[in-house]
Amino acid sequence: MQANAMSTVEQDCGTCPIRHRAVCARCEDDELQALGQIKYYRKFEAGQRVVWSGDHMDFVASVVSGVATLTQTMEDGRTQMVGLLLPSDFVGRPGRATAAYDVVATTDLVMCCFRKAPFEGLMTRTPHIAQRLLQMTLDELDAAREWMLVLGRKSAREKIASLLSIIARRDASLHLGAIEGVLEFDLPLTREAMADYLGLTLETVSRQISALKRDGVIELTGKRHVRIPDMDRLMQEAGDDSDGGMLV
Amino acid sequence: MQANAMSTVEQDCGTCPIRHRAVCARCEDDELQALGQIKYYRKFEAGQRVVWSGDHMDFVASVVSGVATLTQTMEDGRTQMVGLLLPSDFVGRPGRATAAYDVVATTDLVMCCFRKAPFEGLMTRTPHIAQRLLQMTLDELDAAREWMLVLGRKSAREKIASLLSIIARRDASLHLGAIEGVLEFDLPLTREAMADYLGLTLETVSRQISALKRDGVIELTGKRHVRIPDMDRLMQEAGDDSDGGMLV
DNA sequence: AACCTACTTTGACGCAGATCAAGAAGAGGC
DNA sequence: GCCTCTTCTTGATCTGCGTCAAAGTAGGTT
Repeated sequence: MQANAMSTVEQDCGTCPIRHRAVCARCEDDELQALGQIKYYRKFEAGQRVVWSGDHMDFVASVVSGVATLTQTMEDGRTQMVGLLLPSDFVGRPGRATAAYDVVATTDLVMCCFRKAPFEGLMTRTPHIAQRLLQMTLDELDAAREWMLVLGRKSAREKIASLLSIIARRDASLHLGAIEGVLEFDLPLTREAMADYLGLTLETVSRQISALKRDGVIELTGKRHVRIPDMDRLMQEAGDDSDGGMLV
Repeated sequence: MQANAMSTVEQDCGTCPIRHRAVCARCEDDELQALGQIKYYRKFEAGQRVVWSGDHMDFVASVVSGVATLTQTMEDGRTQMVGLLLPSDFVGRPGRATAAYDVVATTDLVMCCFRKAPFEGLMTRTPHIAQRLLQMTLDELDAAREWMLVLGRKSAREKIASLLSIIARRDASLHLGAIEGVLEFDLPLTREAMADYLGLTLETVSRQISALKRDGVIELTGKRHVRIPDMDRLMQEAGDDSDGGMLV
């Protein structure tokens, strides 16, 4: 059940799509080579579990492609997603033996894994890795705190709008196309996964998406493809007004 | 209004109460001396604002004593606390010019500040500082994620119990007294601040505290002094069962 | 084409927590 | 002592979202 559909792929750092954004972003050639000796790729199918909370972790990893979720579960089954792992995001924690969260692939997923012990050794010797990891961790902390505001103070409609605007923005930064006007993307999450991210039920998620559609804030094609005719409008719905135009 | 009651105090690292837990914890004597040249102390009174979100930050700092809060505010006034800063916690972010959050002292507060530019320089030259900061940031990220579960999925009663058990635990780790049985402490927060932390209204906070008192989970002396007769019971109310005894 | 399974939408209803409102309890200050 | 200001408690009522239930839709399999 765990990793039966796992397979191995080969890839070179030179052509790696996350070369300049991942934990290795600042590495020189020789540092990259050292990393190369302890790295291996793993591939997961959509829906597969990558890590079980509490499991012993003997690796850390970067997401190369695909989307994974980081979730926490209470004994009675309530779950809360605490992170969305996108390409270049880092998984695992140096200096800790067991996983604190479940990691699940929500799309097909490729990860670039490093054996933990040698990675930790490399980290103390290679400031470029530790520096980059610190920067990424600080960014994640900011993201987590922004999400605390969403969870604690926003209405269901604002929560949905917040999630959509986050996905839209990161999608725009990848495709870097047409940032002026219309945005378009596929939702990488089911309604249930969105509910787990937003601290809602899947029924409420569905209702609010229908409402945003009815009000013309978003357009849906099928159940997963979303078009944002007016990004400012969406941001307004999210409560992140960012006051439209800055000047003029 | 901002820093008019600020004053300066002197202190030596050798007798510093947070010497072994703050960002300088791993520093050698010479590194400590380098830090000493860019450090200065600042003192704030309860209720004073330390930093305004959006302000230019020319320092980073450690909390030496007292409690401060990190809060985020929406344009319409809704606020969410995103962090509780206790002694040894770090404030500010290397590599960023402006503050992302409001910082407010909730008790009298002493901070050990470092001028930002030289601190950043020191960080690249002194792995011990960067390593410790990474570790502390990872811990904070874990705490933020645990809080996301509280905000997203717990009931009002569970939220209050969660907050009380966190405060009780950190208080026990300071006074390191009588961890076996009864715990006792003063709440460093008003009902309103608790509400901001928990994503509730102050009325709900008050009601739930009354309910926990009525049910014998906590005992109150005055409005702020709390006694926990049975920590396991409190943890159960928080939903963090942690199944009582591990063994035996 | 018929059927299955996973995912999604929609409706009816109830409740936890928000909102509105009024006091009560301290803590200073004079 | 009395007054004021802040903080806290408690009550009455309202409402957004959860819960329970049922039906619709798309993809995959036989």
